[in-house]
Amino acid sequence: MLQLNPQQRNAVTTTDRPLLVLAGAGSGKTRVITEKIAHLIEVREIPPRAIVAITFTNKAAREMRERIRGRLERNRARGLWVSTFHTFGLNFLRSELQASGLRGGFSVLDPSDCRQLLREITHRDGDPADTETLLGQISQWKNGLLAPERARAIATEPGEQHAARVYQRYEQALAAYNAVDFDDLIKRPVDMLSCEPQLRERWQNRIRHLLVDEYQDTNGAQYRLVQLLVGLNPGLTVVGDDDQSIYAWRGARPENLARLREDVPRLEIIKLEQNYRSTNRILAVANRLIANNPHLFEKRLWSALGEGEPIRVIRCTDAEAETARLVSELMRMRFRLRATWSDFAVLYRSNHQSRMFEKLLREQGIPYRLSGGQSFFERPEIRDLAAYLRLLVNPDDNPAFLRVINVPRREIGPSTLEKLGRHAHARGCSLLRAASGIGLAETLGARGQARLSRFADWAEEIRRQAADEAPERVLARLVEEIDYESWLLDNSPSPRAAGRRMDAVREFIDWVGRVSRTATGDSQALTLEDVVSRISLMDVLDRQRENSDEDAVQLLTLHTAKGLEFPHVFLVGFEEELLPHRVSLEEENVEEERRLAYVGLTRAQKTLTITWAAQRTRYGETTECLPSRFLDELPPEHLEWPDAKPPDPETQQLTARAHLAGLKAMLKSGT
DNA sequence: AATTATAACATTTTT
DNA sequence: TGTTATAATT
Repeated sequence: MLQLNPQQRNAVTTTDRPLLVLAGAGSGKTRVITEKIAHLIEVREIPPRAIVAITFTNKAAREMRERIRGRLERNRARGLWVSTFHTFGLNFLRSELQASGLRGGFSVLDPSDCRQLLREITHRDGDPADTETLLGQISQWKNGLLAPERARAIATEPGEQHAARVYQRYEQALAAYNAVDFDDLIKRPVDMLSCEPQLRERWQNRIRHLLVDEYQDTNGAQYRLVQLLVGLNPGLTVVGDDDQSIYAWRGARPENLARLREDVPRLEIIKLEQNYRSTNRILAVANRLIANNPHLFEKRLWSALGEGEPIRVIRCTDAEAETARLVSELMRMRFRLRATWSDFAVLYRSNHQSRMFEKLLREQGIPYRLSGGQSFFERPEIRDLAAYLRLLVNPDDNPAFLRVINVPRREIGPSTLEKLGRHAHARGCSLLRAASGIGLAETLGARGQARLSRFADWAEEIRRQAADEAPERVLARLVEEIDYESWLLDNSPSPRAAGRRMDAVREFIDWVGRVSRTATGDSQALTLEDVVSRISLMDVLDRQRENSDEDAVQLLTLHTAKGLEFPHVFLVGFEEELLPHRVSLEEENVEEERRLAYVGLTRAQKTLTITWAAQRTRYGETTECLPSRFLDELPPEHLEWPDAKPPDPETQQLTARAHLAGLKAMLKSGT
């Protein structure tokens, strides 16, 4: 509390009215939230179970939990809710099961399950509509809290009409499977709270303080959820920064910050403008860039950390030269500044840009860590086993059934499954239940019937045993019984690959054990049901941290870099059509790209290096590239061209031409 | 049923 | 240029 600046302290101690904290990059917003929670518990003596803190990522939630735990005396935080929006929604649904209309053990389908489901729905139609577009459209409707019937009523174009019909069938399928998707974890609680005053009252009484981080990333449904949970309660704290809104394309609505001003009476607004992260030169550059965007709120970051080094801008002839230059700079700077590898981060716009860097870093023996890529829970072997667990908890989960029915081979072919599907549909039950039922023999033939019922009986047996066993044991035995190791050996390109996949399986078993033993909050050991729901939400727990100790250069996309900071940052590929990305240019979304650049610049603590390539091979074709228009928006007095390449007239002319071309494209597509 | 040929495609991605 | 999904073939 002593080390807080006046604005921060003000934010912490304002507890009698709703509060909006506009927290610039690096202004210590996480500290404000954790200090405020500590203040609420210690000084105001609010019981922890009446405080809910919401973040967007599991990682952020984990960090916050740890910081609070370190800040408070032992057990003072017991009962405190710190979770993501989605985990909160999940817990809400599970504790209000009756009102939710779901049955116990309901499944949470991840996006790839949903995609699969949509494919099935549309394929039978013969309508070759783009699954990805449908997925996006449905998600948009859900985030706008529109039920399928309403969507159908509103839809005008034939394409929309079709999408709305698909939406309706998709919802029917989810209901039949006793399943929800990610968006439902927000939408359903909102629907419930809006419709049932008693329920609403109960929750509003229960939650006395709600704190929301990264508020600019909330979508319509999340905004509504916050409102319904808070009601007229003064205990609301939201923290955000409209300049760091980079998820608008996913439905985030940064204007939710401004909207609060109109919707919440007596709202107090506090700005955090002192930056504790970067040098003033870095901030000057970032401030100037973002000044080109319209603003919901004006703010100006400053820092007490001194002037710092000029920002270096390096022109490279092509992508290879850029890679080589980066690696040589890394080695030079590490030596000269006595830095460690982990002091460096390489930031880029899109994932594929990491390739070349990876290759060269590997060759040079420089350790690196790559963000993104395939996550643990997306690996096929983990998804297989997770599907088994889901089916144990929820026998109506047809997607899970279909995933595991022939893993390992059970000789149940597509035609048998087709018949089973029809039978299940006629009886109005799930595939697994239909498989165990009688009366299939006529339509199916005796062999198919026997195989199906053997599987169903086996599943039922495992399910019975799972009731009084630790989740870890259940999974371990399952892996044994289906002889998953042999299956992996048969279905992997090499024994080595099979070994790696089996390692992942063992790690998964360990993970299940760790998760179920970790008593979160005031609960005891977790049940299989708890564990299964955590898998879908990719609640990775302490997996991540093990890696972060190692000394490695970080390769990150600009999106994943948000919220992080590094002493030395390289921002690569600073080019037209790459940083203001081509698609964004076509969609006239330059502002979000500028915010993306802003996020990149403000990750740097001490030094910042921007590189761009004059030539790049794209999809096998070599094209000329121009420096990003954002480069022209940076104050030249803080920039340095180490290769004695100040903005030569030729380049500037080219840039100007590019802008003209962009303008023309905008005019063409817009009006 | 499994393997191979072909064509289409190609941002960002917290949950 | 690489990947990925579908089609075509064995």
